Amino acid sequence: MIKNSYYPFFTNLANKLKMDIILSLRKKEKNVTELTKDLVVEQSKISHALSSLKCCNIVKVKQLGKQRTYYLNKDTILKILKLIDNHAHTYCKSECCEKIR
Amino acid sequence: MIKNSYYPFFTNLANKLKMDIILSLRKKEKNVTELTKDLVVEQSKISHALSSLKCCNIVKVKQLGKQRTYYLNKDTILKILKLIDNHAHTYCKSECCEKIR
DNA sequence: TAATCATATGAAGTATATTTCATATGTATT
DNA sequence: AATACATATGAAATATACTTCATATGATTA
Repeated sequence: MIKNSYYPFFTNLANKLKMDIILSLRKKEKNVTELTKDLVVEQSKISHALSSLKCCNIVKVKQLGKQRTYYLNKDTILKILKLIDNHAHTYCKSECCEKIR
Repeated sequence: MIKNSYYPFFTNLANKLKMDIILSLRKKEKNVTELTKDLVVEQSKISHALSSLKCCNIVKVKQLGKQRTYYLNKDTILKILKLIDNHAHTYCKSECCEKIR
């Protein structure tokens, strides 16, 4: 069902920066400036990343004056991360996963 | 906490062929030849894809003579796919997700 | 044990996604 | 209304992942 909806969703998660953003927003919602400082990453990178995360409704925004505060759509993501944590804990002992192709 | 284990895992899922393999194995375990016929894809592509899926323990293998039968490690994957299905059903109405970057 | 079948693998070529940089847009402040 | 601040966006450059093709390996059969 909706097979192709998997692809863009996972493409979003298969990215170090986007995952860092997700993990950062998991603690607390943040605006773009705060994210750039928190992750020490250039602003446009953050904006580009947020843009695709927002596409898939992984994050949402609210505008407050000139700032835009991004926050996690926790519904889906937190459950997925927990599943992966369990998986990794059980199955990913080796360094094999480092060199995916 | 194992942050980087997310990355290779999702990289595996962010791929049409690998997802097709997963969905095919969801129905029934198969050897490489069966997968190539089922998905109409060249053998080495299937083997490469299986290799990285196996890395992350998304699939497992058992050898039977000269055949190798691959099967899903259903533990994690099926739950994740179900979460994504729910997510997609609720949040992915638009064609926005098609043009990720 | 030579031949065949099933699968794996390396490396170059190609496709796709990310980064970078310059600039645009939109909101607030003076 | 001009300036400054916050964020977004386009496009070229770069990095990364995938595909292809030729060949290797390992198991079975004649």
